[in-house]
This record gives sequence, structure tokens and C-alpha cells, in this order.
Amino acid sequence: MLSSAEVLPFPVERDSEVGEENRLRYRYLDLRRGPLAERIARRARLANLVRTHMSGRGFLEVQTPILTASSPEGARDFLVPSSQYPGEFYALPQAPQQFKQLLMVGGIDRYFQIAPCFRDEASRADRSPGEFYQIDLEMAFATQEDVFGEVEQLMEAIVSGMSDKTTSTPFPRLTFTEAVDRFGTDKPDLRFGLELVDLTGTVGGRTELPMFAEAISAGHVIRALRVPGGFDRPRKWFDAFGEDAKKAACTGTWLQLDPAGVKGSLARRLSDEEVSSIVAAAGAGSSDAVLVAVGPRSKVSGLLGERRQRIGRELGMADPGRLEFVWVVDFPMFERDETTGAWDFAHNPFSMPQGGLESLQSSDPGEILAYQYDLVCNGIELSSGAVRNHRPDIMEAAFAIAGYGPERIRTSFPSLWNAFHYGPPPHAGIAPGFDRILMVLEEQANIREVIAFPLNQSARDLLMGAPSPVSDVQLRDVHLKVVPPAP
RNA sequence: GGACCUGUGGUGCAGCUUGGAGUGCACGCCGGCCUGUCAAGCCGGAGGACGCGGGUUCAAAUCCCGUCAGGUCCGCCA
Repeated sequence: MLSSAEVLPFPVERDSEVGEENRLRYRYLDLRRGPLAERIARRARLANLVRTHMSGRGFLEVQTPILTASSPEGARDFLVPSSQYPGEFYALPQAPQQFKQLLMVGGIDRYFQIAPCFRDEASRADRSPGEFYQIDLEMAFATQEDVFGEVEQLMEAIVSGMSDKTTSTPFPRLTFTEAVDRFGTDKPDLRFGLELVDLTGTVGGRTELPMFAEAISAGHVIRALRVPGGFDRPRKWFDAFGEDAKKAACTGTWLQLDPAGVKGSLARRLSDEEVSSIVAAAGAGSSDAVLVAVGPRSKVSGLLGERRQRIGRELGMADPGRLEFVWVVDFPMFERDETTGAWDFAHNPFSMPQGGLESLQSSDPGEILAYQYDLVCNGIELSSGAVRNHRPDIMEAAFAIAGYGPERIRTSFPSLWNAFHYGPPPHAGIAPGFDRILMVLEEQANIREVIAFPLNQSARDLLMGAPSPVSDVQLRDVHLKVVPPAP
């Protein structure tokens, strides 16, 4: 006998259901059950495939530091105290963003790396807390089109090498505005239609109903969403829509196309003609329902987009066997803070504004678009990238709109600022999420399913017991004192 | 920072709405029998203060409050 075993905490038969807490606590037993181990093996295959493909395309794999400097933008950093320098800290990189741009300045014209990224932020089903990996890449003298071409080739290689699914290039594109208007989100799941319908200029413009008339004079929008077969959904479901609308400072109403006649909170308040024009606009038929939301554009879209996604899932409209890639382009460069009214960067402050310096100087900040793009697949944001702003003068102008003086760039991003004074090439890049790609390929709803030893939702490692207290000696070594939070 | 869902023998669940003896299902475990195996079959058995603390009640797994743990979402994620 080589080894013995106590009674296992859960059965290791591959099809047995086990609570996730136990699976994480006894990850080595979960691996024995098979499916997880198979996904981890496919993860290795994906890594090999990416390296082979990218190297073949002339990209150089460069490893960048794990211990680096804290950077003021983005998520909260993980900090590593220095024993040599009391009160000073390394930070784990949230992404190798600045390093890869410095590589561009250094003449490494095509860079890639399967890069570890660390962010101290709350998790989601598709967002691993703490750490995750990106297929980070950057290209000198490249346009948005060049980046799209490379990524489409990479994704085709991945899909054909890792699955029996198919995809065709070029991937379709939506502008940010189109995506939000038609699907209610900047990461639409295009495996099913069910688009939002705008009623502002049609029904809204003709009705006497005060709710609609007032909305239009306030610059708000009226939009509708068909609920297939939804006429007999419970009253509670429609009420919940109304309540969620209220929370979002909108009004949510609905029509139910009961075979016996039209019901719903909106039916009584509109003429037959108005009801039928809404029904027609929404493309609804007998036994459907129609949700109608009134309010500020982004809130209405978000509200209906959330319902669209939920309905699609409930009705099984999204074929799990399909991959629907889409580029979302033309993100706004700036957005207004809702409370202060001040302009701030909508996304990456180092993206190149479309129209360059001239548009910064002459356009309304709200109208300026960035060369900033996302790759979305099946409703999951796989990737985010941009043509970078490599011009110090354009940087200063952009930061000025966001209310920052030139010293802000110099003090917050000194290495990039300095480097960009020595002839930086124009460059562009993107960073597809490695774990997320695998998650989509493996048809997994949770990112932990493609990670060998994931943290749980609350960023705890149930297997190793991290995070954990450390000894007083260790704390003294790094010049730290723990101050418990006030109760 | 917030909302919601879940917590019942080793595992996965049902029971909770409408309070009335810890009752049930499937798997596992222990013992016995049978057997040419391949997810075996039959018989018997052990194992649970229903996450924890408080409250309401004659009576709490069940209702209320708090707390802890796990999950989903909002905020957050340049």
C-alpha cells in the first residue's frame, strides 16, 4: 500500500454536485474530479497557442516588473512595504501599461506578454479579485485598424485551435453610442436580437400623456423593450421593473398583450391608437409584453439593457455554443461628474482624442471621442485598448480639460512624461483578458472555474488561508503598525 | 460602502409560506449476506442542539433582530 485516505469531504465522482466553499477549501480534491483539471490543461494549451501565434507574428515577449511603483489612477493598488525604506511601498502592477509604452519608446516595436495584473477591487462572476492575466500587447506606428487586424487573427487562431466553434472576421463594430442605444450596454450580447426601441420622437412626440410630454421637454428619452411571451408574467415582475426604474430616477411602465385585450399600467392612460403604435414599434405581438422606460438617456438604456440581458438568459435566447464577437468603438473621451458637473476622463487618460489637439481646443468636451475600443464577446468585455496619446502637448491639453495642471502629469506619471520627450513613436495596443477568453471558450459562468487556485468572492484564499495576520517581528521589519478599524 | 439569495448528519437537497417531538430523499460511511467484475444487488446500523447569539411564544429548523460564512448584483474596476 502506497498511500491511504480518510473519508473524503465530498465525493470525487465527476458529476457530483458540491458546494463551492468545499471545492475551494479542498481544491486538490476538486482537481481530482476531472472537469476542473481538464480546464486547467486547456489553460496551458491556450497559453502555448498564444505564445506561438504572437511570436510568429513578430511580437517579442517581454516580462515586466511585479514590484513597481504605485500609480494614482485606476483601482486600489496592492502595496508591498519596503524594509529598507521605512514608510515607502512597492505596488503590484494593475497592468503593465506604462512599461509597455516605455518599451515602445525603447524601440521594441511589437511587444506582448501574458501579464499578471493585480487590482484590489471587488469581484464579479467574470472578474477575479486580486489577480488575473491579460494577453497584453502593444504596437508602434500602429493605428486602431492595425490592432483590430492583429487581434482578429489571434482570436481566430484561438477559436479554431481551442474549440469546434467558428467565427468570421472582420468582427462587426458598434459605436459606444449605438451599443448603448440599441442594447442598453457597452458590452452587448449579440447572440440574440431583442433590441431596445426609441419612442421619443415617434409616439412620445404625439401623445398628450404628461409623463411623456414632460420627459421630452426635459430632454429625456422614451424607450421600449419587447418581452417575448411575457403577457402573463406575474404582477410582481412588472412592479419590480417599476421600482427599479424609480431607483434609477426613471419611470417604468408596461403593456401586456393579453389575448383578451391590452392590460398594464400604461394601457389605461393611452389611446388605442397610441398603444398600437408602441406595440408596432416594439415589434410585439399577441402574448408578448412591452416594457417602457422614461428618463435620462443613459439611465433608461441601462435599465432596459439589464432587463434585455435577463430576459435573454431566462428564455435561453443566447446559444451557449456560439461566439459573437463585436468591437465597440468611439468611446467618449470625457464625461461629466453627475454631482459636481466637472469634466473627467471617461476611461484611460492616455488615449488619443480623435481629432487630436484641434478637437481638444475647439470642441465641447462631451463631443470628443477617443481612439478607445473594447472587444466584446457574448456580453463579456474581453478586451480594452486604445491608440495612445504619445504627444506631451496633447496630453497637457487633455488633462487641462479634466481640471489638472501640467504638473499633475509630471508628478503622477514622471517616467512616461519624461520618456515622451525623447521621440516616442505613435503606438496603440490592447489587452485581451486571458482568463475571460478561457471562460468564454469553456462556457463557464464563473471565472473561478478556469483558475487552479482562485480566491473566493471576498478575496480570501480558503485553501491557504490568505490573507492572514503576520507576526509582530514581521511588522516591525517593514515598519508597520496595525490600526484596527473603528467599530 | 450597499442590496438580495443561501446556510438542515460526511456530501447534495427537501422541510420554512401557514410554529406543534429532527421528519424525509439521494449519495457517502460502518457491519453482514450475495455476486464474474465493469456507477452492482439485498439486509441491518451509526451519524444532525437545523451556522452562531438574542427575542417572540405554552411551543421555533420554521416568525423577528443581530452576527458570521458562502454566492449574485450595484457602487467600484483610468
